[in-house]
Amino acid sequence: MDVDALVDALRAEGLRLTPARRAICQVLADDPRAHLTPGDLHERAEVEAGRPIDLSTVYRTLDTLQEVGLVHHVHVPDGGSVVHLADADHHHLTCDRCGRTVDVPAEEIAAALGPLAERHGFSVDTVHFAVVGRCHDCARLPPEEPYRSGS
Amino acid sequence: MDVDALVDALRAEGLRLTPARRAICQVLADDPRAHLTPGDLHERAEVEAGRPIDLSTVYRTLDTLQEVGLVHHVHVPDGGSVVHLADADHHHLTCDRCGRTVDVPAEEIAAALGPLAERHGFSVDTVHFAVVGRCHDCARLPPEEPYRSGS
DNA sequence: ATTTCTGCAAACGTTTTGCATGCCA
DNA sequence: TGGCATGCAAAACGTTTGCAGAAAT
Repeated sequence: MDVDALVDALRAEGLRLTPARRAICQVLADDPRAHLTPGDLHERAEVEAGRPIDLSTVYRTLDTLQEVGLVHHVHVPDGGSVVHLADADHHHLTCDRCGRTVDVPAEEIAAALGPLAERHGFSVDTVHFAVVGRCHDCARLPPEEPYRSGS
Repeated sequence: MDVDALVDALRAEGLRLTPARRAICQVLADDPRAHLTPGDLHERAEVEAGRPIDLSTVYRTLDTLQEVGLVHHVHVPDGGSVVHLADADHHHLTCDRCGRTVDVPAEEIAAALGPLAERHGFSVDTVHFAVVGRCHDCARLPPEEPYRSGS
């Protein structure tokens, strides 16, 4: 997925191409496998654009890109979120300590959780919600304070 | 688990028994299977105490109860959290649409996710993080706006 | 020209903090 | 009495909103 594909998709939806949107698309295209927080994306987009972009514009643009289906967001442990291009069919396993995220093939996670959820009358949403745990590095660290966002 | 058990456990740790703590313990004991947000707990504790309790006191008391291991918290889809008594060994499956939460036996969820996580160098934390999905009732509702907390 | 986007600033909800006072043991 | 716990008020964090003006088509 390169910039043009993103930009063309935007235009195909009748949306306008503004400098802010172009910069955001550029950042996403430059690092297509990245999982960025809106804040990260904002920083990089400002560099890309060479001028300030309001954070609310980033959020609104992300809304738009998701409506069009080009981007997905995932809620991560600290209460925040990350976005990534929608092209790769993967889900996420995130360390709640260091934030490390590994991509897991969609089928793998569906196979593990689908039947369990079915049994309880649910269908799991592994697109928007990561499975949370501890990576091996963090697993051997000492226990931490309770109840804070990070646990 | 009744109030006395909670209160005794507090004292056994050398902690002080204050009206606020007593009310909070009472609320938890009154509804031992409840999954309450800190806000819910706060409201109920004020009723129980018959006087105002500061919300920050509720948070600090929850911190304390968790340090002692009497209470667990779980992060839920809307960015908030719920707390419940630590006695039942269960994890959670939560609907991100209506908030409905079903308890899942710990072994069942561990069996489903443990091997997957291992394969990727993780150990899952299903105590503090719910598996998120859609309950069957909500699953047939129309799609909703993207990127908002509730998706 | 018209409709969509943007920046700004303010507000949101949940949670955390500093500080001075108060109360339990 | 001594130290833990509380209330209060303010701040933190990520996110959302209303509004008026700017810009893309």
